[in-house]
Amino acid sequence: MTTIKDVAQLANVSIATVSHVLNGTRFVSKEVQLRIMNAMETLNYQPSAVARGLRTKKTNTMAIIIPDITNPFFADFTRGFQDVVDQKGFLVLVCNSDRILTREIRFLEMIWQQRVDGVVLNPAMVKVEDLSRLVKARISVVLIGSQIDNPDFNVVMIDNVKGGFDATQHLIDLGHRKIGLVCGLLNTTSGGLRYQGYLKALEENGIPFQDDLTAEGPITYEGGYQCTRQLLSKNELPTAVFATSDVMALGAKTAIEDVGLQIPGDISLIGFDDIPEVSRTRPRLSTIAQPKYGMGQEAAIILLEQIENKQTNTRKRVVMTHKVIARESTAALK
Amino acid sequence: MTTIKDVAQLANVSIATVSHVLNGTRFVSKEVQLRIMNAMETLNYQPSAVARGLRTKKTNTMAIIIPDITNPFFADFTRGFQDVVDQKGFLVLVCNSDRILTREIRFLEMIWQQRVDGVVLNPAMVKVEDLSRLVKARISVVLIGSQIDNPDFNVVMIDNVKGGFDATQHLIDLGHRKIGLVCGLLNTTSGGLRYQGYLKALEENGIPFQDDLTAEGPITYEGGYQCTRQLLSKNELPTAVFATSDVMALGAKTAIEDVGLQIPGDISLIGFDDIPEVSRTRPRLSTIAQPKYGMGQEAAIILLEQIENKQTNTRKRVVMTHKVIARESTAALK
DNA sequence: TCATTATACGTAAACGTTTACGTAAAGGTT
DNA sequence: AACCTTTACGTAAACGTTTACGTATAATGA
Repeated sequence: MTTIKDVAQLANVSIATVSHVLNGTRFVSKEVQLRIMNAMETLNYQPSAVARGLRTKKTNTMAIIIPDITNPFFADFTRGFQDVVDQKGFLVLVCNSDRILTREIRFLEMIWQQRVDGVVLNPAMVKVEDLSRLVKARISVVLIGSQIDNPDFNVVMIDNVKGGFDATQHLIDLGHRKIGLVCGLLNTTSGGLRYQGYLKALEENGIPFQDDLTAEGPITYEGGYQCTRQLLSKNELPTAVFATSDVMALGAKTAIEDVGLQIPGDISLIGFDDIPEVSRTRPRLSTIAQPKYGMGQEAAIILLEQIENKQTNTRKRVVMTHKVIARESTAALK
Repeated sequence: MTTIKDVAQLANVSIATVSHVLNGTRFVSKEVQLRIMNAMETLNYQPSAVARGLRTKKTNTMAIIIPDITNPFFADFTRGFQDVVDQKGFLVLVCNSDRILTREIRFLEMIWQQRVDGVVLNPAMVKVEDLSRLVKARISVVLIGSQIDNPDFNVVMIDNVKGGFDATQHLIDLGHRKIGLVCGLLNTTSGGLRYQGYLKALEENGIPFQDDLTAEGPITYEGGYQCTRQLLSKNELPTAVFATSDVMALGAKTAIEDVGLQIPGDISLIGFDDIPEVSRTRPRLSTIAQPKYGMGQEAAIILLEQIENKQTNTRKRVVMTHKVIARESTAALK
């Protein structure tokens, strides 16, 4: 691989001069500039970002650690993030944790070693202690959609409790009182917060909580399907179901239809996230919309600002607004 | 940030010794090992991958350049790729080109500068010349789903012509003869190859080609919708539609339904890719299944092997098998 | 004409690792 | 006792940049 030294030699100048035309960091005569450009061309030269990174302590690289890029929510989020950091010339490492603690920690260490300039993390299992080592190392971190609402970290999130509340209230407004809940694992995900909102809505409306109306499972299509089948196997059926994520809601939809029930005729269904797919199903699913792409953008903006100002001490907390989107899958109780 | 020097100093040894315990590359007495481990612990030390990369000329990093991570096909592919390189300790940079030439080239240069160990690329606009510079720089490249079937590059792909042929033949077998085509831009995508398959099937079955039965557009939901509306605005309607990608097929589905026609009653519809969503729609869409995840794995395997053996000279070409999946959206012509 | 200042570029150290060599001390061999 | 091996670690160069200084030449002013 050809280096700056080769270029300097061929152009008959010092490597300093080459470096300076490379970065436009001091005046170089047109003549010499041309010689250098030509040399770079004929030698097929590309500067080494790793050598540069060693010297400048900037890698122009970000990392994003999410459960699964295959989940449309995180794909959208990631895209939003990338689109804005890309404009500033950053590349991004994406890591799939599958919500497994050892993986989260392993990736955290690997990207630390990579000396990335910033990290966005959707923390599932990882605890604050594991993260504080990172910020001590002066790496900027922003947490997303997190239940770790800690003032020591930048956070971009929505009000998940309010979101769960709104979804439930929407069903209640339609007359439902027997409302099933299909939920991600309570302790690890934002599902737990949405569950709190669910409880709050029930309470405020004087509806007693029924344990057998809730089911907990992995946040996947399959998970949603299994949880819903479980709900529907009880002797007392819900008239509406709130799934705390759209991928689970899609599973719920199939489960409901598989047992021969109609949506929304027999059972209303509302999800969470507003991934593209749920607006294309028949019936189209009601849901709580999160500004996925926008949240990615916000995370990027926070990191870029911290990096440019080298201020790793201040903390930002942006909570974005969700929206209940009533489509065809929720209807008034007959 | 603490360095190997700090650790060496605190442990009262040379940096060489620290390096050796770090990498397990020569014997160090238990006693000294312990001192060093403790020092690393108390100093919160993590080795710098960038310094290491400069010295060893290996970054333990791969890059993948795809049109859009938001497209489920590429998300799945990426996941397959990441899952296998992850086992070997590689991180991966993902870049969204949006099939824009300048972006493809820009990313190619950026990752080159990053000295990634390997690249997988879904080339949309980029030409062979742009790539040969990369391989000259001894970076391993594998192309995926490419119409650049060039012996100078590693390729993992399916037989897109055959795929297009099979999809069309499936419709013909059902009695259709007026078959519409909804296609990505012909010159830039694998859609072009599938289009060839379409033509071949028509020809072999003695069906004349009709120009006004084909429409070309961006490979998105919207693109599929617009193309299909265009087809349906002609005075002679097709009895079946082949969309060369599932995301376009989803748009086609909505378009057909929007003009009040039934699938498959009035029009049969078949897509390409078998993304998860099309098996959940009503009716479920017929499609040509690609082993997305598996293709990602294959790409990774090729790169890893080339990297381990430092042989950037040999080329591999693996063509994976597709499968026609007949679901509810295709039916016999009445 | 000589000192001063501008102009345009060069020298060399530093960034944090790895690794080819080198070496001091201890143990073995004759 | 002298020499050779082995053991366990240290020295220093190199990787490819950036950047604080240094410097030769030309231009300017008196």
